[in-house]
Amino acid sequence: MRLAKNAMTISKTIDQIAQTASLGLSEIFGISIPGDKLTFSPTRKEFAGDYTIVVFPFTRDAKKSPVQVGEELGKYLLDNDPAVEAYNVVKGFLNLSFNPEVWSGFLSGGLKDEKFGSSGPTGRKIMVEFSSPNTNKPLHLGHIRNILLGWSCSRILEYNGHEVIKTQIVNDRGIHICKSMLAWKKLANGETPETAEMKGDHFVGKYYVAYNNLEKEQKKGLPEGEEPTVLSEAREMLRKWEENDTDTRALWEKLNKWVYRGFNETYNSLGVEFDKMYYESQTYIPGKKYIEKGLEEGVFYKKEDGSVWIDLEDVKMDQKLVLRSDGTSVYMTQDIGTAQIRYEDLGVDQMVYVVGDEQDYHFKVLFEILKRLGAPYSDGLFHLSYGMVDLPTGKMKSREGTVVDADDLVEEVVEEIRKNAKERGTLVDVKKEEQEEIFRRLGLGALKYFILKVNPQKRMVFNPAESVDIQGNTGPYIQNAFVRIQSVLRKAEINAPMNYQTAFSKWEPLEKELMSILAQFPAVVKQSGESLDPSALANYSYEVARAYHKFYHDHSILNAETAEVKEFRLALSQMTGKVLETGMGLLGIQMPDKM
RNA sequence: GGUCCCGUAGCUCAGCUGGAUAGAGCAGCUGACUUCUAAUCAGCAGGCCACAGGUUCGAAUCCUGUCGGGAUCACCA
Repeated sequence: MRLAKNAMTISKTIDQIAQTASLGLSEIFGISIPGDKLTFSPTRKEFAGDYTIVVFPFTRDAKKSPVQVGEELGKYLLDNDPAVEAYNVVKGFLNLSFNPEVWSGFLSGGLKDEKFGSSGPTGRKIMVEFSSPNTNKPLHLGHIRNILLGWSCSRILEYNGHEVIKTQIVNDRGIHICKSMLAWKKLANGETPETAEMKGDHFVGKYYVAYNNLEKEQKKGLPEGEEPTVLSEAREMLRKWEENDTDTRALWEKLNKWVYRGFNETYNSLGVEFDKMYYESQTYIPGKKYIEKGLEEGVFYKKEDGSVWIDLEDVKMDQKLVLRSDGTSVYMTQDIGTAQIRYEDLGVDQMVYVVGDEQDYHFKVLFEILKRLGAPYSDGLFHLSYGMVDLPTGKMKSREGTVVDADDLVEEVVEEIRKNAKERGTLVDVKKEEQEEIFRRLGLGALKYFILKVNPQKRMVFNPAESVDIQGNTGPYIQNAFVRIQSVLRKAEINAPMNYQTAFSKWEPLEKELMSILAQFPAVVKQSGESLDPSALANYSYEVARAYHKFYHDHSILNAETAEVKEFRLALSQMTGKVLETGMGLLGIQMPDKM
């Protein structure tokens, strides 16, 4: 059910006032400024008003002082726009107070709107690629940031009305997996993940480590620059693989299958899934086809040794190799091919690649190449680049064993929460199963929020101790606001969306502040979709929770002064719960009803 | 060396399409539970927004330069 006719969202109210203001500016001062060029910002707490227009920009053309301009425009709005109830001018700031009906309308309309803050279908189809691991070792903390960003962006784009296809490109071929295969063949004696009682990806990772130990061992006795025999064997295996050798292929499939089973467990525990998988083993060859095509069109050129290049120096990039002299693919070849295949498969308008910022240059080049190849989707290519995750002790280094394993991490955060709840003695009257689900939601909530609240672009420090904090700016703090709301609603025996109609308007400052923050939700959803930035939504959710906790602390809901106030507070609480659950849901974080 | 990203409280981060006195959390100190869940709230303390110029009514935010940190510039992925 959509909004009732008379109910408007706050952003529509603002648009309307902007139109009126634009008219006023032209009538009073004869200046023409389109409504969407006016800046409206929520009025700062220390001043009276709901939204503020900055009038400095018009003072020159209006040939009047900022205060005069503010006064005259304010008067005009008061007279001509029913949404404006009062105004005041401080220096060059025109603070507008909305008609209380605007706010009541927001509350009743928002409660009725099943998908508050969402946008209708845009008809755009967007692919989001994330995770994209190698198949030789388990996922780690770095992948978690990637996965959470990809998942969250997908949800946000969907909520903004786009059709989203979540995908990844699995690096399932190459020397790395051959190394695991070789070590398994030499050392395993037929051991499997089942007999070893290990997750498949960890199991294969174990043999990758074993291979590296073997290689290190052999290197010791060798002169500088000479290749250890295991490395030659691994290369030989890769050659056989490329020749489609039956045994090699069978072994490869067996190990990869184990790995995928392991990955899927990790994805499940994180609560993510994909719509479509791509594998490099299937896309690395077709890539060459597009190189041929580009060569014919003169986008690429061939050197004497047969290697194929592109010259991007005119756009301040380098000469880039796109096909080796022996005719085999490089990374770039594959990515060109994969993009084309995906376009043909999915018909997407836009492709978002969630990949670490060490590949910024690679994607700059890739996008330029696709543009020159005339790809119809080339305007919709976006590299969602994110910074590395460091530990308080510095970088994660596999050689030093400081890499944080994804599965261990998830288990640890849940365990921390479990321990904490035991100490507190909460949830004692809740069934074991339900308890576990709550711990899982809280643990993952803490972890996910900790990572997603940081702007993707920035490198971040992952402090394991802080990631399971439950106080302050954390996931559980936000979840706690939701839990409090559910508890109140349960006691009030409200278990369906309220039909809030009362034209009550004597709001306490904290109530007004909360409402004002809630009203910003649609704009925040839109903005974080446009900038592909879940951190904006994360920080906003915290603002909502904080405002609610304050309100909850100072004002009694069930024992409110009058029935009217009580109903308003219940409606306000329900609306808050809705925004919190939706917003956190877009981050991939689930809310518990109790904690 | 070229190019790109980052630099805000002791620590971790917001704020960056220019707007009012730069905000949170953690850590430290102080106070509030016969409760609608204290996993909460209130208070104290903590800042030359790396530095220097510029643009303008106005700069943490935009531009230039310097310094510091990181990434990248493979016939690796």
